[in-house]
Amino acid sequence: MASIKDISKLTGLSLATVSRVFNNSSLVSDKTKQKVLKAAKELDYQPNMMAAALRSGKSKIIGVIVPEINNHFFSGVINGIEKILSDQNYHIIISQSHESEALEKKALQSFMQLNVDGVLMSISKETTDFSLIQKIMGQKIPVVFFDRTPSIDHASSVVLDDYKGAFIATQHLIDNGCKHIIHIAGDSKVSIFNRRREGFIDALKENNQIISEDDILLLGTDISADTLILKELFQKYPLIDGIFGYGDEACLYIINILNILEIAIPQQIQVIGFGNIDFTEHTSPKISTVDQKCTQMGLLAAEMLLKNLDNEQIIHSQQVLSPALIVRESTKSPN
Amino acid sequence: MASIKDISKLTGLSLATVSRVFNNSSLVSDKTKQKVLKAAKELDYQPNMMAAALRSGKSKIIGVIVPEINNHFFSGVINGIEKILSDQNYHIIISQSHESEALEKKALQSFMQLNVDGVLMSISKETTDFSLIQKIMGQKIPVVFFDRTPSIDHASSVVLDDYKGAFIATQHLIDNGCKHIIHIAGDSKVSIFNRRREGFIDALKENNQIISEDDILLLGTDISADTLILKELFQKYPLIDGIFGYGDEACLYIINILNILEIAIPQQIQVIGFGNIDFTEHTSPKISTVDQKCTQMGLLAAEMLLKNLDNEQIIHSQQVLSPALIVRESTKSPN
DNA sequence: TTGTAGGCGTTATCAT
DNA sequence: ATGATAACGCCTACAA
Repeated sequence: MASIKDISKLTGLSLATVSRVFNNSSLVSDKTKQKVLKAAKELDYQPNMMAAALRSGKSKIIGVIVPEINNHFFSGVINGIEKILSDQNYHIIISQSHESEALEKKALQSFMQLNVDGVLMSISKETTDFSLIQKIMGQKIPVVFFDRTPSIDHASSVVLDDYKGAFIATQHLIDNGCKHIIHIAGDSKVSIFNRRREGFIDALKENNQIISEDDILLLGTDISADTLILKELFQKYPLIDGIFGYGDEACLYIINILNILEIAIPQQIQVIGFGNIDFTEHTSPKISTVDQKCTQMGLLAAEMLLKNLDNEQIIHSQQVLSPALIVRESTKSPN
Repeated sequence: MASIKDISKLTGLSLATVSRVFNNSSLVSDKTKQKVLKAAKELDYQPNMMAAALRSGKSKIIGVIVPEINNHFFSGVINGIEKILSDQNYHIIISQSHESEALEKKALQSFMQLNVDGVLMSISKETTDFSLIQKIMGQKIPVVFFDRTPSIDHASSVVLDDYKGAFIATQHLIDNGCKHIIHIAGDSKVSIFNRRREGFIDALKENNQIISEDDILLLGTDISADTLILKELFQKYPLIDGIFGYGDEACLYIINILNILEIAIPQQIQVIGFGNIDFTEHTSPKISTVDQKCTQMGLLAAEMLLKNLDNEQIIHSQQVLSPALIVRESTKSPN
C-alpha cells in the first residue's frame, strides 16, 4: 500500500505538502495539488485511516447500536443514518445488543477501543445501568439516542411520540364506530410500549368509553394457548369490536387468531397495529397501522450528532417526531 | 484515556513489559503481570486499537457486506458471523450494498482504508465488475463469500444448495399429490434464483410431469394486476394445484392473491416457499418452506475466514450447505 | 506556499 | 524476564 511518503518521493514534494492536499487544500497551490493528485492516482494511494486517527484523534468512525438489525424499524433508522453520515465520509459500525445489557456494554467498550467519534444508539430492553454510557459522554464523545432513551440527564435524543401514535390509532377505531376496544400490550419493561398503553387508555377516557382491566392483555408466542384466551375473552365480552396492538407483528398474530376463530376483519372486529412494517401491506387484510418515521428518525439523529461532532461545545436537544396514521383494510369502517 | 505509558509510569515497569502483558503473556512473570493488570484496572486502561493496528498491521476488524440488513436471511448470517468473530475479539463492520454495485465498491474502499483484516461478503445483484474484489484478494486480505458468489477463480465461499432446495420443495408438492405445479420465479439476474428455477424444472422432469412456459412466471408488486394475471392463468389451467415460490415473501403475496380469489390453501392449491423467514410461522395458513441455514452459513463463513486469517497461506475452499424442508400448513396433503 | 521535525500509542527488535 | 528504542503513516506547529 502506497503512503504519502511514496507520493512525496514521486513528486519531490515534502510529506507536509502532500498531507495538506488531502486536508487543508486551501494552503496549497493548484499546481502542486494536481501533481499530488496525479501521483496519488498513479500509486493507487489509499489514506491510512488508522494513522490519521491516531495522529488526529479523530477516527471518522461512528458507532451505532440497535437491539436487532433484523427489524424493520431499526434497519430503517440505520438507512437514514447511513444517508447522512456516508456523505460526510464517516464510517459506520453497526452493533446489535440483542436486547442484552452485557452485549450492549461490550459494543460500547469496542467503540471506545476503536476511538469512535460519536455514538448513535437505542437502549436495550434490559439495560438499567447507564454508567458506561455516561462515562463515554463524560469523555466528550457525543452520543445521540433514538427511539429508546435512557433516563439520564443531558441526553440528546430523537424519539417518536408513541403516546400520540397510540392515541390516534385508538381514536381512529372510535371514529370508525368501535364501542369496545381492547389493547394487546407489549413488554412493560420497554417504556415506549407503556406510553402506547397510556395513549390507548387516554383516548378511550377522552371519548368517555369505559375501560376495564380485561381490556389490556399480554399475549405469548403459543398461538393455540392465546387463541383460547381470546376465545374466552370474546365470549365474556361479545361486543368487542376493535383491537389496538402494540406492534404490527402482534397484529399479524392477532389476525391469525381471529382467522382461526372465524371472526371477520374488519366487519366484526377492526384491528390496528403500530410500526408500519413492510408486511402490513402484503397481508390479507392489509393492516392499518401507525408509521414510525424510522428513516426520518435516523436522518435527524445523525444530523444531531454531526452538529455535536463539529462543535467543540456539545449541545443537548430532544426531538419528538409525530407518528402518522396509515389506514388500510383491517379498519375499514363497516358502514 | 490512559495509555500503556501511564501504566508504565505507575508501575515503574518499561513500556515493553506492559505491552507484553496484553499480548505474549508467556514472556512475563506472574508477579509483574498482576501488577500491570492492577494498574490497568486502576487507570481504566483501554487499549488503543488504532495505534496497535498501525504498528502491527492487524486491525482486528472484519468487514461484512450484505445487500440488505433488513432481511431475515442476511441478518441470520450476520448473527452467525458475530458469534464466531466476537469470541476472537474481532470487530465487525457491517455495510449494506442495497444491491448497488457503486455502494458495494464504496464499502470495499472504506474497508481498505480501515485496513480490515478480512472480508465476508455476499455480492449485490447488480455487480458485474469484480476487479476491486480481486485487487483486495491480491493484497492477501482473505475474502470469503457467502450465498452469492462472484464468478472468479480462487474464491472461498459458503453457499446453499439452492437447486436441491427447490428440488425437494417441488418433490414435496408432488409427493403430496400435486399434478400441475407452477413456479413464481425470482429476478433472473440473481444466480441463486435461477438455480431454484432449475431445481423446480428438474424435479418435474424427474417425475415425468410435463412443463410449459406458462408454468413459470414473474410477478410484480402491484397486487391487483397480479391477481388478474393469476386469475386468467387459473382459468386457462383449472387443474393447477401447487405453487412453488422462489421466496417466502413471494409466497405471502401469492397467499393474499389466493385469498382474494377465494382459493383454499392447501385444499385447492398447495403453496411452498423458500427461506423459512420468521413470519412463515405466523401467517394463516403457516407457510411450508425450505430452510436456508442462514446462521450456520455465517458460522462457517466466519470460521473459514478465521483459518485464512491465522495462516499465512490462503486456502480456498467451497462449502455447500444442504437446505432442509419445513412442512407447515400450506402444503398439508389433502387426503 | 512549502519544508522540518516531533509525536499520536503501540509493537517488535535488540540488547541486558 | 525486562528495558531501550525505532518504526508504523499521518498531522501540525513552527520555521523558512
